[in-house]
Amino acid sequence: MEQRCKQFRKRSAILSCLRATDTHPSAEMVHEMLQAEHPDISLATVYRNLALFKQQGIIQSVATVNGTERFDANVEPHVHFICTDCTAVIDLPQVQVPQELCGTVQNATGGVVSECQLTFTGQCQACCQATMGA
Amino acid sequence: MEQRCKQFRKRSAILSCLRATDTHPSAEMVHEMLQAEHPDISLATVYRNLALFKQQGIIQSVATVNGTERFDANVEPHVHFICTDCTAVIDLPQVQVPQELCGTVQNATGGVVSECQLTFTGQCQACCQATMGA
DNA sequence: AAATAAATGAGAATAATTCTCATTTTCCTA
DNA sequence: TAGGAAAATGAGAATTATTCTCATTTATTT
Repeated sequence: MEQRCKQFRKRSAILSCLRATDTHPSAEMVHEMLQAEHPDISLATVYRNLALFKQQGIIQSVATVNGTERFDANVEPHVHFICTDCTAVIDLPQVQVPQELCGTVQNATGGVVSECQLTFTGQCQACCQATMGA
Repeated sequence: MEQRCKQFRKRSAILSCLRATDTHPSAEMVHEMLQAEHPDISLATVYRNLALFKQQGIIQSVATVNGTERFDANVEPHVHFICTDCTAVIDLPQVQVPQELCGTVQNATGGVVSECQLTFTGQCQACCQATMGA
């Protein structure tokens, strides 16, 4: 079936791509993942749209790993684990975000809390084993 | 009293500087803070030594705010609040880091957890008021 | 269909960080 | 205590992630 628009919305392709993965990719990773289906999307467009989505609150930035920002289309509060070896960012549904502390923090600071992030850092299983072997 | 070394250890000056503040400065902020006492310390040396301290585990990087890494000489687990307006990074001694979850995470991932960070993001009191006024 | 607005590509520009290398300083040893 | 090796530093070049510019393309409105 023909597409209505010659240039099918690249914007939605970027969002779909991020929604289809749980790897918390960087802008460049998203760009790479899109190469197969949309080889004509420029890196600047990826950056632009990720910034837009973030501002709209439909995606979030979960961490900066080795100087590179990582994104997540899951904006529900959830916990992450970051492997310092392979830079993998992994969801931890087994652990709850202590959202109830947001109120405490607002009282303590007198400010407004918009987000609460709980992040564990270390070595993932694969990297642990790789290190062992070495 | 004369200093034993012509070039008093710049390394320790950098560490002292970071230990003397609770503002979680960036490398550039540390460099600026040192200008008065050590105007001859180069920015490269600040970066170099912060990286070294971090690797040694005597300081930690607490966040990347607007693309800039922020450091903390307090390596005891503690909670932070980041103001997205003024980029201030503030300690929250009122809230505990759920360290006990590290075990849960290790079990869940099969990896090794070396760190647990709990970070709240929002608008600090000062910036709230400033926004109101506007 | 014309006019206007929005989105994009390509590459230049920017900013934080790292690297290189010559020089200086410290440490070690004879 | 001098001399040499090792470590640390300064200055600025290089690198890397990200943002910006602007001409062009695509979408929307009338």
